[in-house]
Amino acid sequence: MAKKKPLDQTNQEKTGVTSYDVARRAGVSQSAVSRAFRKGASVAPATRARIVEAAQALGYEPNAIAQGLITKRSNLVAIIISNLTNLYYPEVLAELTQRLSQHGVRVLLFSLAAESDVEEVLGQVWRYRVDGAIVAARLSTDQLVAFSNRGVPLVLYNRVGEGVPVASVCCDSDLGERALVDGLVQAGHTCFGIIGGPADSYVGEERANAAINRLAHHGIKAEFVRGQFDYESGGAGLKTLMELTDNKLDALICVNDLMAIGAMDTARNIIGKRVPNDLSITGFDGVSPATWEAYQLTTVRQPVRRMTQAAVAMLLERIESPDISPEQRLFAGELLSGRSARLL
Amino acid sequence: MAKKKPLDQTNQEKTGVTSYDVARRAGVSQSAVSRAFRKGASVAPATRARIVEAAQALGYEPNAIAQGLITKRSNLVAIIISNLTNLYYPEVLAELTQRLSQHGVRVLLFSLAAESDVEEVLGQVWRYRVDGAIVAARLSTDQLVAFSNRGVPLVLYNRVGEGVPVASVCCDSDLGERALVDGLVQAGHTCFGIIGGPADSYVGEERANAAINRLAHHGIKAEFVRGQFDYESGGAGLKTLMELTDNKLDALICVNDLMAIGAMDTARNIIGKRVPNDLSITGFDGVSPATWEAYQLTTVRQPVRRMTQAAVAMLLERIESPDISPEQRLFAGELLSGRSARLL
DNA sequence: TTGGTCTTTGCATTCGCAGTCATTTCCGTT
DNA sequence: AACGGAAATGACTGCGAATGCAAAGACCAA
Repeated sequence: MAKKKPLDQTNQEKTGVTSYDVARRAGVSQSAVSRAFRKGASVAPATRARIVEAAQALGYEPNAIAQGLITKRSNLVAIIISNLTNLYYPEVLAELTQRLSQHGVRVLLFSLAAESDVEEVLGQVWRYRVDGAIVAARLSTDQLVAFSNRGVPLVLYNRVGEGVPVASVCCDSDLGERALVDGLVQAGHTCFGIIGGPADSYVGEERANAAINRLAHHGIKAEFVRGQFDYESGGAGLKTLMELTDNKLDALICVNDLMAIGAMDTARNIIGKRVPNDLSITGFDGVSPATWEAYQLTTVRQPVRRMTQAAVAMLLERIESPDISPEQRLFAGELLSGRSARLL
Repeated sequence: MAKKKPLDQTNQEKTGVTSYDVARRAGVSQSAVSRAFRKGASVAPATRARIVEAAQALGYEPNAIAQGLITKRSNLVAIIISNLTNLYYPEVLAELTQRLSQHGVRVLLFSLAAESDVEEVLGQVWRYRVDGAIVAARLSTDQLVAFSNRGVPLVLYNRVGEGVPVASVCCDSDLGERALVDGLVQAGHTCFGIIGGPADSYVGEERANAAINRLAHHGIKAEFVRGQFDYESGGAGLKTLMELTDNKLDALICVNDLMAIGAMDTARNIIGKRVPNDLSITGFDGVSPATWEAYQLTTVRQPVRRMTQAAVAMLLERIESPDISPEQRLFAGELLSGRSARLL
């Protein structure tokens, strides 16, 4: 086992410095090196110092791959996000990544082109033996079950397990849409339109349904069209709704901010409606452009910091103790009363 | 070596199905299983079929960690990005991630709070024995050298190696700013202001210098203030510049779109200037809000798809053949003539 | 049937480190 | 000086898959 490195030339400057190299240089055994790098291990201070010095000189960093193999802890967490270009997720991703880093956990990122590409990605997730996963994409029941079978802790972000109990962190759609709808209704709006998301989007459906239900509670039926969550969909949706309502639309509920912004621009610059005088528009998410002077969108802001914080905490808990039972944490969003809608 | 799994209960449904388990079920050796999963390996078709079937039944996925240990290829690439909230990077990140996925490479994401947190992150990069890295953050010469010493292929995104030759992909700042400056000058603007980035930002400095130099070429000296690349900095910068120029400023060059947008909003809604009649404003990047109706920003759009494509290609090349010499690829941006500036 | 070539297959070893166990060292006590 | 217990250290094994090598089959020609 000592003749494995016949040619120990300038090994220090190249890749592949192992604990054996450090051990030899420090005049100790490989075990000692290993211990020197583990927190509460039994090493004499002097020895540790010698080892650390040797390690530094050689540029040694413990091989996380090998560590992972033996300890069965990769310190990797998979983050699966459907559309990163969504303007809302980058913030979430950055928060999650930084929080996880603080706990010594690295992020393996999977970005899906379509929310339905999950399956192929999962194979990779299993292969890398991640310690856990945070998912903001739609998972089928089978996929959910797969996580549990493989013993990979999972936290869903802004969606709940459909048919299976799973740990999740969400912003309350019902509460949010209720606040918006109630405000709009009380302010006297009568002709409502809703721009939803694509049919395969979880949040899209949930928010749209929340709005529809709350309107029904007031005895109001709204026109409904679907968008793709993007800027263009907002304008297009608005135009369609205007036709459907004989131009009478006076309250537009968009299930995300981006579409609301698109609708505002179209209303003002293309259709020639005044916002909010002729038409009230609301969004959902609270992305940064919503607060820009030009928009001042009335929307529901998701408490991103608290949500990511909760997601990370829940995940880490479950990595430590895999048997913690599922829990849903539902956060109320904050109503941002901007100038895009007349609310009461 | 066979008695290592004394209790083989419902092993199929739990984590930790190994190639030995599959081998036993398929009645072959572990080597055979290994080969069945490698592309051009020597296995009889019938054998492979049996193995694949067994693997499927057990839910076996090769352990990428173990593979990485022995093959010395983790199939991991580190992506280091300074501020993900920058509105421009999410698009880049999504593109990079998806392109890399297509090549069977996984992304280890490192998101920096400040561009100076690189050092701690690098330790982790070394530990995970990534096959390569794409970096959009400022690296010191020592850090650059560290990559090369450790034999980790590196591609810089929108910055070049300072003092050391490194592979990089950039959008040409000189060309871009030149187009903007020339257009503004020829349209008769006389009083110029520039809002740059934080002093520790590479692109910020580069674009600002490009603009300053080009203006100097026309014999014009501009006022200069720094911003933080965010929306607020745009408005604040504009106000400062207005004071500095006795309210005479008629051309504002922002080194990114977000600040330009902030400046536009402030100009119109706070200061009461008409854009572009009283004041021309330009940005840089070509983020999506720049094209929104409300802004129609005059800016330089980075060819993100081509740039990410190039970055990935260069990195993969260097992973295959580590000795390829450094190359800089400089892409010209596309001038978007919006309605935020009078150009000629 | 025999020999030769090519393809399949299994054995044994290895990657780098963690952790178990046995051994040694070091101290404080009596 | 001798002993007991704690602390420090080293030898060794195994995590799960890849691979060189040799053995075994398969197949064809003579």
